[in-house]
Amino acid sequence: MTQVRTRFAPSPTGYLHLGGARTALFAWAYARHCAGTFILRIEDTDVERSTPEAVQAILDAMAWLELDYDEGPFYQMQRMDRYREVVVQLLERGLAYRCYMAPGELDQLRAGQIERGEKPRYDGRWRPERAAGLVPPAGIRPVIRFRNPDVGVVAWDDGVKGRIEIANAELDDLVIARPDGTPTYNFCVVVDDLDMRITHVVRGDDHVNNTPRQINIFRALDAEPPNYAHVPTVLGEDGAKLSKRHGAVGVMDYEAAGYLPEAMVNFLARIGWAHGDAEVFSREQLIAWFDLPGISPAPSRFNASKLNWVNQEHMKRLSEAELGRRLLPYLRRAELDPATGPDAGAVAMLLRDRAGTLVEMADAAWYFYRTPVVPADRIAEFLSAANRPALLELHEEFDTVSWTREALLATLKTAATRHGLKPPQLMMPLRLIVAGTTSTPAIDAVLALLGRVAARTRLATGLGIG
RNA sequence: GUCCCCAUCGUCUAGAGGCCUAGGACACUACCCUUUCACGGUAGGUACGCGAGUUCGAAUCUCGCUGGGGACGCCA
Repeated sequence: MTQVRTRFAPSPTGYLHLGGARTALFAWAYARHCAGTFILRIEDTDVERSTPEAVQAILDAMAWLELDYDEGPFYQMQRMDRYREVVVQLLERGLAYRCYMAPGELDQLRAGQIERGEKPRYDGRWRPERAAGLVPPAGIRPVIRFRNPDVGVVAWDDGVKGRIEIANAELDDLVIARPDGTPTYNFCVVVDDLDMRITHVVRGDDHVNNTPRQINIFRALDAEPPNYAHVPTVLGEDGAKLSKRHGAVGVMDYEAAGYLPEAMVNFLARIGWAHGDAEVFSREQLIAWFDLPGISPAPSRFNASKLNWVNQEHMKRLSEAELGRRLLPYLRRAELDPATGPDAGAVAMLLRDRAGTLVEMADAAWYFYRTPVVPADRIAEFLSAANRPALLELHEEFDTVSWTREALLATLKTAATRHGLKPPQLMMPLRLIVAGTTSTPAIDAVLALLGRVAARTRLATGLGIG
């Protein structure tokens, strides 16, 4: 059995979006599952639109998701000599030819075809066997076209979609080199996949229509094409093609929004792929289970609430120390200084049941790191002649009580009973005064974590006895 | 328009002829738990697009229809 070699070949024209990330993930997971090689190749031949920033954005996103590659990144712009060499080979063997048709002429041809209900395509007028009488017009630098076979069908067994057949009659002679000599996509891909000995091309299914052309070029080069697996599109929540209109579509937007990379990987893998009923799984489990036949051939939608749930499940599976470590940068981004309050791990453990993301968690943690300022009238809503004395007593007792969650709860309950109150009648005002909000974890746990000094100070301020 | 692909709950999916009066998960609803908010637990509703075949038997196979998506660049 030959070594599996897969690649991810993005073009650096923007950030890495969710669909691209999932394609990368599948190619990566397949290579890892097969103990093969995963290669990163940057397809930057579109000089107009490619930017170094976009390259960096792709690298960053892959690093965040921990999609590590074994070879590369290779840059197509650095392989120009090699492409030219292959173009010359094809030219010499009569498998490619110069076409002097002007762009405007081509547009006209296409317009006419569309009008007649035909598929717009080049008519092959500069093919060697037909161009005998044609004189290359002056001032036009030719493009080079691949001479596509004109009979028969191109067929392959797609790893995701099964057998696909396309008639050569549907294909035209594609441009493989521009007038300035720079090669085009479909040609570079073939030369690269060949040189890099790619065994499995896992890519988006928008490339299905390119596949027969590429297979024909492989054959022209006397090479066996690789296996192809075309993964379906990721759609937005509304079923429409994913676009900026859908909000966060860049992978790193999700880092900023406080999602765990392992949750993102888990979630992305579950869009269009399943392993029985497995919903929450680790990177290692994904590698162990991943296989091409598990990929659904149909396009599927992004689901934000499911992502939140998956993320929370992964947060629950992290140890206290690790979850705290992950929370740290988000506390800082929320302009909270971790040094001014309790250990981030302890805070995270307390808050993780009510936070879907690390950003939400950091937001919910603010009262541990900052002193809330609660308007007096807001406090007054929870204060009464019955519970105010109890709270004053509590302020005294907090000075001496053993500062543990258990002891604090006992103290609260005793105080409530002593004043003929139900525990919540005491806990709610306390919660508001100490945390500045009425939504917190169990108040005894909050107090225990907050510490004696801060708790007493806040209580005194809230009761106006500061 | 032409070609290619696809089609199970609202969504992601399990399902490879009988195990399916279709399973899981998210979301939703109700109840329980409860120290607010959550978590958790229990229960519930909701799906095989339509029509013909093949077969003793079809969500599963075939064909047609309908509906979706993609591609038709000197972009990738």
